[in-house]
Amino acid sequence: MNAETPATTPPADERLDLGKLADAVGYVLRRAQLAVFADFNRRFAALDLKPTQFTVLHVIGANPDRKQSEVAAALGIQATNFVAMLTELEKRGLCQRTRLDADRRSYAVTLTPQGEALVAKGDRLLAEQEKAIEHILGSDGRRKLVELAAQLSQTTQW
Amino acid sequence: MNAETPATTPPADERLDLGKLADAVGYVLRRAQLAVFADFNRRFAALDLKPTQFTVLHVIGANPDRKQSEVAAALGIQATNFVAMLTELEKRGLCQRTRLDADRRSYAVTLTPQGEALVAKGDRLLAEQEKAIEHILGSDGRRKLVELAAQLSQTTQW
DNA sequence: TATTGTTATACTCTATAACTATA
DNA sequence: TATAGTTATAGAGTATAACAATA
Repeated sequence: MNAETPATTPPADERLDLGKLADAVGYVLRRAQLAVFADFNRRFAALDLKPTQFTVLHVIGANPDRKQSEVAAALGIQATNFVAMLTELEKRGLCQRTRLDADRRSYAVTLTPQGEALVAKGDRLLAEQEKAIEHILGSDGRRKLVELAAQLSQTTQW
Repeated sequence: MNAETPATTPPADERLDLGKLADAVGYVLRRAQLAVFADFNRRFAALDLKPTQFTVLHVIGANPDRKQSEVAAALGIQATNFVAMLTELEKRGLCQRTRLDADRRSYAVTLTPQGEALVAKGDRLLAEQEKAIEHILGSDGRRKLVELAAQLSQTTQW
């Protein structure tokens, strides 16, 4: 009798109204980021790399022999929390710390050959994710999203 | 002699290269979300509301007398983690649980008058943040960002 | 004295298992 | 048997304080 309420749908189960949140940048950004990270984790599960771990290795690869503190700062990771993180990646044979002669308090960080290989694989998986996102948003949409998000994240003056 | 290296900048301190991360949706989305949340926390500090707490109250206000589990599900919050959260907001006199006669396992959740007042204040602060974002991205840019992020977050098929 | 890397630690967020009362 | 809400708990992620080695 009522075609709009199929038997599979319990009564009084209409979607909730998100109100102004539906148009709030912070809210939609958070939900989108969670969705993208969930997809990332599925894709990178075989490499056993979480988003942050991949970004660390990727940046070390793109900036060999930079100081530990510089890598951490570039990614917005606190120096204190970066220690255990780097140590684990080093234990897995993916990167290496080397004392600097110029300043013997500091370490230069580089990728090992295994690290290079894993980053190369990760880069391919990342490219596949970007392709998947292009499929959803269109090529222009994806580019525009990156542009707008980067613009926001680089803003220091609100 | 070298105008490109001012005295305030230590030598060998060039910005690190983010490589492909600079064009990766997941990475820029995460950085943008953190920036927006940091700004949110500054704006909402006087109300003592964190982003999630505000979204909960806002959705309850927009959907009075819905079940606790429905509110949690709408926001992607696990039922088990939602308990303490709601209890705290209830202790602060901002919302209220009421047993449902129809199903006495469930609670209907509503805002108290204080809760309504606080959400009203929060809504104004939120509008101010959106204005600030418009100032950064432009009106079209902000709208486009919301559209693209929402589209991504609503995608279930990757 | 200041800085790099470190340890210890606490606090928040999120996830899982198991319970209770109702259905 | 299944579901709504709950408790207990464990694991991440993130933050601060204090230290050793070096500058």
